[in-house]
Amino acid sequence: MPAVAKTTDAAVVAAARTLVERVGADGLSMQAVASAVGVRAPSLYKRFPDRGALIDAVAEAAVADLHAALAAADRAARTPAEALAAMARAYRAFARRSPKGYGLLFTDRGAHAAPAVDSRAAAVAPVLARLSGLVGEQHALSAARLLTAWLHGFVSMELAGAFRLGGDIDDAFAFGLTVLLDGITHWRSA
Amino acid sequence: MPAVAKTTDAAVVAAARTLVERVGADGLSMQAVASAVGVRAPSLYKRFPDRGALIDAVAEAAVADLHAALAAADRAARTPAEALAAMARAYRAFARRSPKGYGLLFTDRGAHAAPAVDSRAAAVAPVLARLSGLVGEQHALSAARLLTAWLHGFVSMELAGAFRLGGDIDDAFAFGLTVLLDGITHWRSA
DNA sequence: ACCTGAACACCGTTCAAGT
DNA sequence: ACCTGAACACCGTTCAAGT
Repeated sequence: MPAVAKTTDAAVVAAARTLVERVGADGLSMQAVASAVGVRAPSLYKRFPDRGALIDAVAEAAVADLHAALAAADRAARTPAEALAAMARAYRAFARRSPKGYGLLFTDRGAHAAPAVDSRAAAVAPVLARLSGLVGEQHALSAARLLTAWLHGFVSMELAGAFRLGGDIDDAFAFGLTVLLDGITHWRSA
Repeated sequence: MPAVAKTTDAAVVAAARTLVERVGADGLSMQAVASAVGVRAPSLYKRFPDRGALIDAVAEAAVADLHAALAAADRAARTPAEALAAMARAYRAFARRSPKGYGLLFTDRGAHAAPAVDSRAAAVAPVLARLSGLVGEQHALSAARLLTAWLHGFVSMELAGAFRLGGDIDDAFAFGLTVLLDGITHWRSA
């Protein structure tokens, strides 16, 4: 009757995150996760219905970290423009720190993508809020889509090694950020 | 000695592309590809060293199609600004037409990503060329990175279902394109 | 030259049995 | 309650043998 628990949900997710960063989500095996927490693979199915659900949990943990990083950058800034620039840099820093975990956020994983959708919106909520203060509620959504699309595109291309034609990538990031924030701020009517 | 070939490399890649669009690259099985071309799985290894190489070939075919779509849009336009807008729309249209194939282009697939890198640069070369005419060679690379990052980010977020807060997505695309092209065109010094 | 069945290794998942 | 070994299904890959 006792059957003491050898691990916890949180420990399993933490081990899975570490492994995902090392071998990628595709390469994640239930055996490897199990042995990392001192258990056999079948035991994991008492905690997660299947491998996809475990990867979902990894994605949720990653998006929560991203949210925390953005919120911290937001709090440390004074003006809306400073806050947006700081959040953009924090966003890129997060993606570079957790490239595989970041890659999970915007990958369509079929049925298993559903849970991350709301968290994703919550994670970038501070960006939307600052843009509302800058360009008004009406334009904030379009502006947020412009800024987050560029951010996501930039960092995922950077992570995929798609910037091959030379030039400094930090400069390209700063250039893009300046043009975008200027464009968003000064954009007038249709 | 005869052993007549039952299929061709091109037919295998075409079957693999169709299957990838249906089940995703992760779900692509060698058996399914083989049976689609009327052959048994082991025969595929005479044509491609392994499953990853076959997926590479799918990615190469997709990037070639993207290049063709961009080049066609470029040819049909008169001014640089028109050409850039037309290429942006063609880019998005391609991604919507071949979402899984598009997804292969900027996914880091480890050792197997290498071959697609040069093709990827070639595919967006028309964009770089038009930007050179618009803002000069010095700024063309930064401008291209800004534009392609936004394009990639926008379409991959759209495909991942990341635009959930309402509003028209076509409008958001048009808005982003306008702000970016204006920003790039009118951007002055540092 | 290209094709095949058989075999192997590996992995996700289930389940009956342990404590 | 949670853990386990054993078993099953499925798939990538190899290989010896066919034509």
